[in-house]
Amino acid sequence: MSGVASARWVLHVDLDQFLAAAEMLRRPELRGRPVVVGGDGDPTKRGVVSTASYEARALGVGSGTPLRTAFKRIPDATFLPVDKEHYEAASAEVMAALRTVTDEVEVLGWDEAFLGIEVAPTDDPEAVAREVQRRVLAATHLHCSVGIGRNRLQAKIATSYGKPAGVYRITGDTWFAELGHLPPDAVWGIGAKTAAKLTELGITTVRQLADADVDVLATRFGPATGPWLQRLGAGRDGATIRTTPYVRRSIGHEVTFQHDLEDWADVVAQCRVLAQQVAAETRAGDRLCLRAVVKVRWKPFFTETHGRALPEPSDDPALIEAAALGALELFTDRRPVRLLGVRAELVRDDGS
DNA sequence: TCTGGGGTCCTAGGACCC
DNA sequence: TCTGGGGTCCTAGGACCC
Repeated sequence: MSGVASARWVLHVDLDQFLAAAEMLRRPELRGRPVVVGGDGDPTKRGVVSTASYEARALGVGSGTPLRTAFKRIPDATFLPVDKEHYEAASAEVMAALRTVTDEVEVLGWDEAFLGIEVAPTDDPEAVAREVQRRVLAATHLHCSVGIGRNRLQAKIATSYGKPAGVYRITGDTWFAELGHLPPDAVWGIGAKTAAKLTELGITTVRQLADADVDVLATRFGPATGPWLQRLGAGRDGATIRTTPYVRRSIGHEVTFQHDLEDWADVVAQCRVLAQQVAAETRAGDRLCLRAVVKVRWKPFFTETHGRALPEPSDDPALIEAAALGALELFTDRRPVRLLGVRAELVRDDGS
């Protein structure tokens, strides 16, 4: 507003060991102990770790570790079920605290958010970051780490350097010094599969990705994804912070059975249950379903999906269930079923 | 004793139309 | 008899993230 230009920064806020920390809030005796949150809390069942406390991570258990493996590694850890409502409530308090700093908040799940801030020339973004940490801690007794960047990508990656409870800054000036020598999957948005394909092209570092020929990338990865990968390598993320309220594109439920379903009649019955659940939430959310998509994971971990459009956009449970059962009929295999899922694709604002 | 559940976005290929 | 392109819509699935 004044004649002196302020600088624009992006902060990425990430709660430290969020699910475990949220459990410690109501069970202080767990502090300092290995705590593993995942599944229904029974580490002898199928499932994976959602969040492990730092003490558990030091013993070789992290997000995505099978619960049974975690139990083998740390038999005396405290295993807790995922308590969605509890974390949603804690998350809402965190996000409210962030909104006392700025209205420009983009929420990414329970425990992360981007903040867009303008910083006066006399101040620095680290001061704002520490103020964010102070307000979150005061409001919720939870610690967070804050990454600072000129865009979301830089800020997001900076956070990992600041953990736990720290502040770290990455800009275009330091991007290559920090990341240039690392493999491409060190960058947010690039996973193992893409990294393997990049290796086939002779690209094994972030620096090489930034220097890569965009046309070569477009040929290999597609007209949108190719150029996007190059921008990621260069630390440029054009996406601005999205402050518009989140609108779901789909509502789904899936279940991994403790014992694979051998009888197809059981699969049909489970499909009905999931479809009714999804339909109820579609109606409760005052949305209309366009298509029902059914996912089957067969015995040994091979996944297939089929979908069926509804005769017309609808929230009628009977129509949604019929579409799901119709989609289920498109599966011709009859192997044991490990997982079954039903997802409703919803009509968007623009009608598509 | 392998490998959850909730999502989003993009691409490829076939159908169909002009 | 042989043979176009371009555009759009729909579906399946890949890839990634929290």
